[in-house]
Amino acid sequence: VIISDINNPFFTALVRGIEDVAQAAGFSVVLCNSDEDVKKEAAYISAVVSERMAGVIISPASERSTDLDLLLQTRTPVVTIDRSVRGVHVDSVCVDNAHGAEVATGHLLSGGYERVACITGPRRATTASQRLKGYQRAYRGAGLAVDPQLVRHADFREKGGYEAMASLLAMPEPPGAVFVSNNLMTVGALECLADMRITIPDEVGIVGFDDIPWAQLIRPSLSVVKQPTYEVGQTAGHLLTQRIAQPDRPPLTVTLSTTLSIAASSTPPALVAAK
Amino acid sequence: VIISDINNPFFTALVRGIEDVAQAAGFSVVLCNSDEDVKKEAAYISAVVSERMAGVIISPASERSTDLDLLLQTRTPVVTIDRSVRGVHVDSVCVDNAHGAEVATGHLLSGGYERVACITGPRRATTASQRLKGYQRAYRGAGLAVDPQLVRHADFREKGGYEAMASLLAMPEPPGAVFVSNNLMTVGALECLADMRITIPDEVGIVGFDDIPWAQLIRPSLSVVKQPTYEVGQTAGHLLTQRIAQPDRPPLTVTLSTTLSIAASSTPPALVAAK
DNA sequence: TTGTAAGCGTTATCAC
DNA sequence: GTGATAACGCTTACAA
Repeated sequence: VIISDINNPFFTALVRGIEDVAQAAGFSVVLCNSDEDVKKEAAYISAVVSERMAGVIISPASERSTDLDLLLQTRTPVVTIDRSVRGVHVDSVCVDNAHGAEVATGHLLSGGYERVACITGPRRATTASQRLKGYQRAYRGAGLAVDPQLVRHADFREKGGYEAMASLLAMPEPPGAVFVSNNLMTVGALECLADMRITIPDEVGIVGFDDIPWAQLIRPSLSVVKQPTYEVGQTAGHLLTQRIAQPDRPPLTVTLSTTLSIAASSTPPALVAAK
Repeated sequence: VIISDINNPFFTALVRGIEDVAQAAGFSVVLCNSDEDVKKEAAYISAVVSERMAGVIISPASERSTDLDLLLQTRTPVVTIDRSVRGVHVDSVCVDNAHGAEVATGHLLSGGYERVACITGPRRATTASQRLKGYQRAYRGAGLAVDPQLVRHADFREKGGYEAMASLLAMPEPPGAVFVSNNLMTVGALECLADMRITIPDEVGIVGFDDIPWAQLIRPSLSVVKQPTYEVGQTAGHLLTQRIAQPDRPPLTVTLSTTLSIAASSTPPALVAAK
């Protein structure tokens, strides 16, 4: 398994799903961390080939620069997870990123928030662009125009979320709410808001994408787009074991559903009372 | 690298330290998750040997049942990390577990808390017994007798911490404070206290061992024994690359220092005022 | 027509 | 300073 960030609990939870399926099928699971770096990723891909691994599940660091050719040439079974790679047709497990982002953004817009911003990931990651697309779709659905100044591309890490939030707050007209497209950046954004003494959800509303471990301990409670993380891992494990058994079966793309979990961070008492 | 719990951010942070050193030395790092299970661990150890890995860094699932003989026989370089194995003399990196636990417990006792309990890990893990030893030492240092009923052995996981806390609270004379010997169990204990509507630090004080990611977002802020996690990983990486270069150098044991970080969860306003 | 997917070329960045 | 390559935007092709 080649994942793009070992410090992200989303990816380690995925691994648990993969492990449980793979070990039941008699395989051992080894994990490599590409750290969102295509060079490290390429080194691990060639290691997978030279070590003659039975198959690989990968969350590609880049939709364009991740090179799976070596795996395809050696007929090494591959499943992409969480993200996909342009132009290659292999087994793939994703979630409905655009839809989840659209629902989350629509929830903020219909809750009365104005100037809803978006902090998304690097352009090279399909999840970042799909979630941005959903954000834009929600604006259009509400009959509003997207202000490109309200969109930030950060690096899917805590620090990136913090800095993007700080840059949004420094605007002449800061946003009234923000949709953050991954869990670590949501943590960073929350830390920035806390440092700036901005109250959630009154002054700024926030919805994240993907759950945060021990979110129950965070106050105010956090609204998030929940992913079926463990099931995504299980599904990838099943697809890979099937592919190993039947190398010539046509590739499948499985898309699992997200759900919006509404909590305190996106339901402003002031705005509710004003209605 | 064979770690005992991939869902514990402590171990994934360790891995980052290992990776940075190993990759600078030209090695690739692959990770296996033993899941605190000696059978899975044994399978990964034999995989390390049959794949002819250059060396292995392992956090042993058990001080007695973890079997490193296969590695020693094949002269595979080994470094144990976080924990050690009885009777085997290999390179090892640990922290001053007993001392950290003693300082944490002493802090609770001297803060005026009575009946300070301890939630520690499974007996098979050296970290669990060393931290329990430090807890007991703090009691003796304060001239008090340890009540064995206040000690719980759980499984180093969130759920185990929750259940241990619940069982402590169900006692006729529940504890006034608790020292929890790992981060995930601390999260579980905090969740239990929140569910029971018990206020921290007034009704119950709490100190954890090892940091929790995004602890800043948790209210009240959490007192913890901080470990130099990344440095532990780096040190293990250095020991392993040195061992690979000089296979006959005598084994080293490196012990790094912990520090107590005092926050709101262990400083009761009521007790302070009463002084 | 609109949205999605692929191909190409320019810019920017990093390593040597 | 120079070469390699990743990032990104634009354009085109195809499909709903």
